[in-house]
Amino acid sequence: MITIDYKDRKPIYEQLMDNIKTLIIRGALLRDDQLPSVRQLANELAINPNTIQKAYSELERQGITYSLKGRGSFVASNLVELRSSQKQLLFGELATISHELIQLEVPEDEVKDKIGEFYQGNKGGELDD
Amino acid sequence: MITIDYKDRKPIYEQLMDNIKTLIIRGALLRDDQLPSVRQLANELAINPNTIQKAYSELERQGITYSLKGRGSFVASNLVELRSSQKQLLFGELATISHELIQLEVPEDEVKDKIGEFYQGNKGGELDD
Amino acid sequence: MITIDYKDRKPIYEQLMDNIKTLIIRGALLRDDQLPSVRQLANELAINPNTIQKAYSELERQGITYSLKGRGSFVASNLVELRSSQKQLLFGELATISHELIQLEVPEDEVKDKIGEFYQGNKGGELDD
Amino acid sequence: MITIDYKDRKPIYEQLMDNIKTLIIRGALLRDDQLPSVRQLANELAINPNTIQKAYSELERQGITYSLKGRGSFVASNLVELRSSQKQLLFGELATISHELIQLEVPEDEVKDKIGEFYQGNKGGELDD
DNA sequence: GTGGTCTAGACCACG
DNA sequence: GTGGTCTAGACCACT
Repeated sequence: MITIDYKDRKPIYEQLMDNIKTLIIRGALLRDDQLPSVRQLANELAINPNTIQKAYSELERQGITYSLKGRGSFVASNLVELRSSQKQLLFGELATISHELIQLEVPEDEVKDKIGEFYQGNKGGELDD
Repeated sequence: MITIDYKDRKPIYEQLMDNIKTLIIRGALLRDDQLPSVRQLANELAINPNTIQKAYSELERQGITYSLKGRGSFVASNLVELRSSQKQLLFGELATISHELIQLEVPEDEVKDKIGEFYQGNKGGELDD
Repeated sequence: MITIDYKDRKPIYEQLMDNIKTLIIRGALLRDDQLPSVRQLANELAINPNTIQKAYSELERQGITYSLKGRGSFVASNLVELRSSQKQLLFGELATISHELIQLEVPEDEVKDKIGEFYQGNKGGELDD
Repeated sequence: MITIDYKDRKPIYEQLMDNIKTLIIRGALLRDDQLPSVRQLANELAINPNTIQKAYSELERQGITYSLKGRGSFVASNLVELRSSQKQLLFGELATISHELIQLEVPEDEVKDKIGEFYQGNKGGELDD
């Protein structure tokens, strides 16, 4: 369910955060669901507990989770909020890429066609993992 | 002509490389044109010469420029090659973003519409800088 | 009558102690009155009995209550003692805050005015809960 | 200039943050001034670099400082912003304490007199440390 | 058992 | 030199 790519230049703790956000967005983790404990997850992923802790702290800081001392970490966000904020972020990146594509004089239709391809390739199946 | 954002998390030497690539793509730097000297650029941008050097080395490693000992660095690529490699890279990023947008269940048409907006917003003027 | 804020960084057992102290100070709990049993309170507040126990033990250690084996916990303090110790504690915190306000160069009169506001806002009604 | 109380229940990294905020507020650290490096401060205070790092990261997250990779951490805030946010925070604590003092039936004038005492005791001299 | 904090020591990319 | 990340292992308060 949670996968880490050690070769990725993105830090492990960020990958962890992304993984958990995705689980929440997909509905695999619902509001007030408990996250795996720091130690347990550290065990499963063979990662240092401090790294998990850093990811959890940051998630809490972002208001996506909350923690109760001695009890664990729990999901705070509902899907709607998280989705809209993620969507906004992705559109921002899309703007940057579009800007560069324009400078490369790549025609608008070619980009849209690519989008179409990606959508066909990935459509469905995502919830079955 | 070359702008650096020190607060950007992207390393300065990468920003430099991107800037130079863009200049080549736009036709501001043609094949066999000489790049500004390390010292001169370091002076203008108030950047450590090592950083300029690193960018130049990397550009050379990528085959985009070549250097002549004691003479300087020069543009090697023709536009066609550079454009296609940049385009490929951007399409790769586009694939990643599309994948995430699909998981967010953002409709294909909404994404395409956004692309359209960005194209309208940036069209023209970009080549005059 | 007793309210717990699970998200507060202050430990639950301390919140419990504060709650009980307040009840005693307000006269809702008199000398030799019996405190609710650990089990009952744990039930009502949906809190781990160990946590209640810890609060009660600490209250006893502070001489505010006493316990009779097999019978329960009872109020020991009279109002006068408790009030003066609480008052001293609050004045201590006030000293700390004043010190920081002085460093911020907040004028003495502005602070006093704020105190006045708080007193007007909370005056009356508080004893009826 | 920076003092840590190891017996304080407040974490070291928070004490560090408070110290630095105070330095900024007092004008000892101005906008774009460089903070001591993580390693240097760790050395001076005999504290683990990771702890310093945590404090610096949090300060940066709060927008009080910014960091340039490979160069150091620098002050971002100007006095005005920081002061007003700190002031607001202190008044919040003051409200809590006032509320409790009211319940203890401590007369408003006694509190104001205390404030007066604290102000007389601490006035001046703070900038000479 | 839980999360929160801290130390010690290491490696990396960047300038 | 700098900050950023990670590991390993420890202690604490709280439930």
